Order: sequence, then C-alpha cells, then structure tokens
Amino acid sequence: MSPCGYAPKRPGAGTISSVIGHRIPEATVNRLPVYLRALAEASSSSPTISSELLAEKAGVNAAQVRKDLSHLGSYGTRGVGYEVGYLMHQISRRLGVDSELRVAIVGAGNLGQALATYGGFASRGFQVVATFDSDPGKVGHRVGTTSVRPASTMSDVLLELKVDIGVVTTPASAAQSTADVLVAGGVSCILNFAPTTVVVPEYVALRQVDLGVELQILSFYRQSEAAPVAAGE
Amino acid sequence: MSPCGYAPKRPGAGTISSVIGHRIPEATVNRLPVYLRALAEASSSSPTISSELLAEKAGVNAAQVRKDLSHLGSYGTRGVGYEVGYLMHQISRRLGVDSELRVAIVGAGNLGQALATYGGFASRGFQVVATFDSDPGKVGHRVGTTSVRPASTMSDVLLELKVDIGVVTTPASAAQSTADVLVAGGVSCILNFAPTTVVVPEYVALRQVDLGVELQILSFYRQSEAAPVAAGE
DNA sequence: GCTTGTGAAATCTTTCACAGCA
DNA sequence: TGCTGTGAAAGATTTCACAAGC
Repeated sequence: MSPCGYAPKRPGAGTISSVIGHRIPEATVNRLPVYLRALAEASSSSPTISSELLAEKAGVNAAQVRKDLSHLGSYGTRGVGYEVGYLMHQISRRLGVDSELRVAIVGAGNLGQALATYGGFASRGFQVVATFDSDPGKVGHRVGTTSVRPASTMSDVLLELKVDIGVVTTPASAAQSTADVLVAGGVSCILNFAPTTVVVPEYVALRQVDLGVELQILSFYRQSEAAPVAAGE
Repeated sequence: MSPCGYAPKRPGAGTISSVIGHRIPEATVNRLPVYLRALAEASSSSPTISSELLAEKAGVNAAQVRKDLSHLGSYGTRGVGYEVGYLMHQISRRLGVDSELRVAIVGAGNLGQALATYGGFASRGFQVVATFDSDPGKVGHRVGTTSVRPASTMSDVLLELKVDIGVVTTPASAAQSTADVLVAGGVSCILNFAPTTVVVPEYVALRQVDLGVELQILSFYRQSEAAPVAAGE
C-alpha cells in the first residue's frame, strides 16, 4: 500500500525486481510479512502450525499459504505442519530482516515524529538512526532516540550513517527533492507518506502510502453496500 | 497499496466486492485515486491530457490507463485525449468522494494526532468528525478540529455523528475490540494502522496499513541489488 | 496526423485436487 | 489418518496491436 498503498496492489504500486535463487512472486512477497506476524502471535500457543490455521490467522486461503511457503523451500512436515520458530527464521532471512536495517525519517512534523516513536519499526529489526527537518525551530529537538538534524546536512549524514531506508513525511512540495537527495545519499528503499507521488530510479524500491488515497479506495468499496450510482450523466 | 492495498493485491489486502453498473476490477479501483492526484497536478498545465502523459505521471503503462478509464465509460476524444476537469469529475463520482464522508479516529496518540491534523483527508472531501481515546488524560484535549472523547462513548457517538469510516491507531492489544465497536457503530470502512491485523465482517471494507510490514516488503525488494542469499542452510 | 477504445495474447495469481510422505 | 507440496485449471491483470474516430 500500501498503502500505503499500500497495494496492494497493491497496493500501492512500487518498483519491482528481485533475484534470490529462484524468483519469488511479488504477490507472495507482499504476504510474507503478514505470515510473519501471524506466526509471532501463534508461537505462544503451539510449536507447530498447519497451513489451514496459518491461513485463517493471515486472512487468506490455505492452498495459498502452502504455495507461498513452497517458494521458500520445503520447510513443512507432511501430516504435522510447519515448525513455527524455524519457519519464522526462514521468512525473516528471505525478507532480509536479519540484518538490522537503518532508517532515516525526513520531516519531523506530526507524522514524522509519530513514526519515529512508533514501536513497529524497532520491534522488527529496523533502527531509526536519523531524523531531518528544514525548520530551524525543530532542529536539535529530541525525537525518539535521535535528535533532529538540519535538512541541509542530509547528503553527508546519509552516507556517514549508512542509511538503507528513507521515510518521507515532508509536505507535498518538498517530497520529490527529498527523494532525490535520499537516492543520491545511497538509500535503496523509500517509503513515501507525502500526499504526492515521487519518482525514483528503477533500482530503488519505492512504496507510496497516501492516506487520502487509502480512504478513497475504501470509500469505493463501501459502495458495494450503497445504492448504485445512476447510470447516465 | 500502501496500500496498500493495500495494495496489491496488494498492497494491503482487504475485503472486496462491489457493484456499480458493470463491475470495475479491483486493480483498477486501486489506481483511480492515483490518476485523480496526477490529474490534479496536471490541471494547471493543460485542459486535456493524453493517456501517455497521464500514464507517466501515475507511473503505469499507457494501455493500462486507457483500459482502466474505459471501465468508467468513453470520456476521451480520439486524436485529442481526455478533458482533465471532466475526467476528474467522473473519477470522483465513481469513488464516491463527492459525498463528504465522515471519519472518526480512534487512538489519540502520536499517530492518531498526526492523522487528525494531516491535510490529506480534508483536501479530498473527508471530514474528521471525532477522535477517541481511553486515556482520561487525553480526553478533552483539542486535536485538529475535534476534541478527544472517551472511548467508552464510541458506540453512541458513532451512530449520532453518522460516521462512515473508522481509523484505528490504538495499540495492537486494543485493535480488534476497537474494530468490533466500530462495526457495531455502523461504519462501513476501517483503515487499520495498529501493528496487528483485525478481522471484520464481509460487508465492511478493510485496509490494513502496518508500517513495519511496509518496510519489510521494501527491504526484500532492496535485495534485488544485494548479493543473493546463500542457497543452503 | 494523433490518440482512444478494445479484442486477443501474454502473463501473473489464485484455487483446486490429489499424489506422496510422516 | 492428516497435512504438505505441486501440477494443472481457473481466473484476473497487464500488455500488445490495431481498427475506429477526431
């Protein structure tokens, strides 16, 4: 999404391409983190889990779970199920979440501050190593575990801190130039929350999460309940 | 999706089904808001736009734009292109964004406050009519254009204010019960930001935006650049 | 000339259904 | 017996390519 938009498509669409041994379909990749979360929840109940139970927790079809997991290798046991801990390890490994990825947040407004202190990043092995803002009034303020740096220092700091992922929470007007600086600074993924789309080179993974867009999509699906719009116009 | 998508599918999967005259594919619906935004940007440059230019701005293929728009009807002119203003009107109409949808945000923490003041909602015809929190210390505080109400009053207030869309920014532990109250309160869409999945009845449109999950997906795509993981284990 | 709208082809994704193994 | 892993079928989406219309 994606959103987030995601997408989704997802949702939210992004630049795609990947090679890890035998290529894993994009739709599968989008579900792996969902499985990971479902497994984390299930891990306290039982050491193993069936495709059917995992499917229920993840909100998908059991055949889909089996097909998805088969792309990672044969980690299940027929007649028994999947070993929860081992499966989580395998999924994490494929998602590259083993390796402590380093995140920078650009824009220390409400949304930027919220994300910097959001527990979901740290608990999944992502480390927020820097926050930036162009407003001198915000520079120096403590946000989460970092203190806000001036936007003008981005190019240097990104390289110095070896930032992997950039999160854009600037106003729409600054989003594209921010994305450009992030790319020049060597990040390989960008998560864009600004209410405008940005474009980046092919080799940078991009995910655009526009909250207004998410609501618009929802409001369309809502109409499955409502009376159909008159056909003519 | 961001997503979704959520989304992808995407980005963020959700409960789907819709009937408006002749059914519009889900993948198309997920792109309509993106077109809408691209059109808004383009509207100042020229009164008409070609599928090719629109495709470039939206980051998709020109044939896709034409196929998508053809689901709405024949609103283009051969040899010329699409009339920007009219096309925006048609897309908005189909997305139901004409009709001032009413949003409630549950959880007035950092993220909830950020969303309540986020410009992206209001500028797209969504009106934040209520915020809720279970913390008595937060109740009564002004957030955006509303003041925070006690979570215990949700059931009544949702009905009274005729809320259409619920946004969940509670901690993971409260997300499912919050979603249940929202459904009972008559909302027809839920946008879930809590770092856990929730389940809702078929007839409620659902979009799950987990920021950690988004980063995990991105970090996988990132590996298209990195060296392949060793095959064995 | 240029650009839409759309069948048909190609591709991707999901689901089925069952062989194979514990 | 129970559940995985996987070919094959069904379905959805994307892309191609070109006729039709301005």
